[in-house]
Amino acid sequence: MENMGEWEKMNLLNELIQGRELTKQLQHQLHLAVSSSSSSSSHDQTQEMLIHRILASYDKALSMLNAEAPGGGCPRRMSESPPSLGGSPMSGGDSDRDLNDGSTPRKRKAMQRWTKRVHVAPGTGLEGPLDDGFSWRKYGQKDILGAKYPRGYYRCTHRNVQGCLATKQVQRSDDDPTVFEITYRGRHTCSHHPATVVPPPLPENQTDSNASVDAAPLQVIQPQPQPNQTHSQDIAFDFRGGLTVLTQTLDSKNDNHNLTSSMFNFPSTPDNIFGIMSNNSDFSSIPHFLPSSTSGTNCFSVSPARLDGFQVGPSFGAPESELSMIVSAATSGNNSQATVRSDSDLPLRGMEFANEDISFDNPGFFP
DNA sequence: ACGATTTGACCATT
DNA sequence: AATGGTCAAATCGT
Repeated sequence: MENMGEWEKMNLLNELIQGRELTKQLQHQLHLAVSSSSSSSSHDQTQEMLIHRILASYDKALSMLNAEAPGGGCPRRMSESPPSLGGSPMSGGDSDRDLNDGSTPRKRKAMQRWTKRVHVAPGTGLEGPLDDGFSWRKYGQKDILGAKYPRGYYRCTHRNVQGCLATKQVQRSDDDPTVFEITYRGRHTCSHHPATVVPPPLPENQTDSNASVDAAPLQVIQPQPQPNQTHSQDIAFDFRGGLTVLTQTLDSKNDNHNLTSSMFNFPSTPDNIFGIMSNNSDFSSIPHFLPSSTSGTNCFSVSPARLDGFQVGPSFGAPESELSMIVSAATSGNNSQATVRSDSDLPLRGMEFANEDISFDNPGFFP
C-alpha cells in the first residue's frame, strides 16, 4: 500500500465504495425476498450474516484507506487526471443526465471530449503505454498533417454488444516521444468495469499505443453504470433546492493556466449533512481550488459537513465543463460520487448550479 | 475459426 | 480541396 500511487488509491477507494453499495443493494433485495416469504429460515440468517461480514470488510478497508490519507480524512490529491470522467454511473453518461424533467432546458452537445497527456518512462520496458483498464479496439490510424507520428483511433470493444460509444485517439507527441496525448470522447456506457491491473507492455515497434501509463486515464474511476441503478433522477428531485454548487473565478496567477477555480457550497439539511472533500491535503497546491473560507484548513467544506471526497477539474485532464467529487453523508456514512457538468460544455467558471445539475451515483446515498 | 489490427478508400467538415 | 475521422476488406495472431 505504501507504494501505491494516489491514483491507484482512488481507484481502490471507488471500487470499495461501489462494492459496498452493491452489497447493500443485495441486502435490500434479500430483505424483500425474505419479507415476502412466510418464514425465515436459518438459511436466510446465514445470508444476512454473510452480508454483514462483507459490509464490515468493506468498511474496514475503507477506513484503512482513509486512515492512510493525511489531514484527517482529507486524502491527498491524485497524481493526475480526475477520478472520473465525470461520469457517474447513475448519471451514466449524457443520456441519463438528460433525464431531467425538461423544465430546465439542457443544451445537449456533441460528445464531450477531453485530452490527457500520458508520459511513458523510457527504458523501463514499458515503452508501450499501459492499458487504461478499458477494453479498446483499434479501428483506424491516420497520418496527421505536421505530426511526426500517426494518430490511432480506438473505440470501446463493447460498442456493438452494448452500444458503448466511447472512443479515444492516441497521438504520440512530436517534441517528446515518451508523451502520448490521448483524447477521449464519449463516456463508457458499457458495464465492463475498468481493470486496475497493468497489462503487459506492447511490442517495441508499436509506436502508436493503445493507452496510458501509470496514471490511469480518466475513466478508470468512473463508476460504471449498473443496470439496476436507475434512480439518479429521483434523487435529484428529492434534493431539489437543497444543493448548490457555485464556481468562482480565480483571478490570481493561476488563471494563467486557464484553470477553473471552484467554490462549493452544499447547504446542509438536518437529515442529510454532507460535504465535499478534496483528495488533496493541500488545497493551495491545486491551482483551481481555493481553500474554503469557512473551514480555514486544507479541507473544503461547509461546516458541519464532513469532508470525504475528492475534487477533479480541468487541470487533471477532465473537461473544463465538468467536475466530479465524492460526497459523503455525515449521518449515514454513505458515499456517492457526484458530478456537475455545465451546459454546452462551457467551462465551469462563475456558474451556479442547482441540484438538478448534479448527478449522484449512489441511489442509496440519501437516506 | 475467430477476433484484432492494418490500411486504403470513403465520407464529413471546414 | 485539404484534412480528419470512420469504414471495411485484407491480413495477422492465437
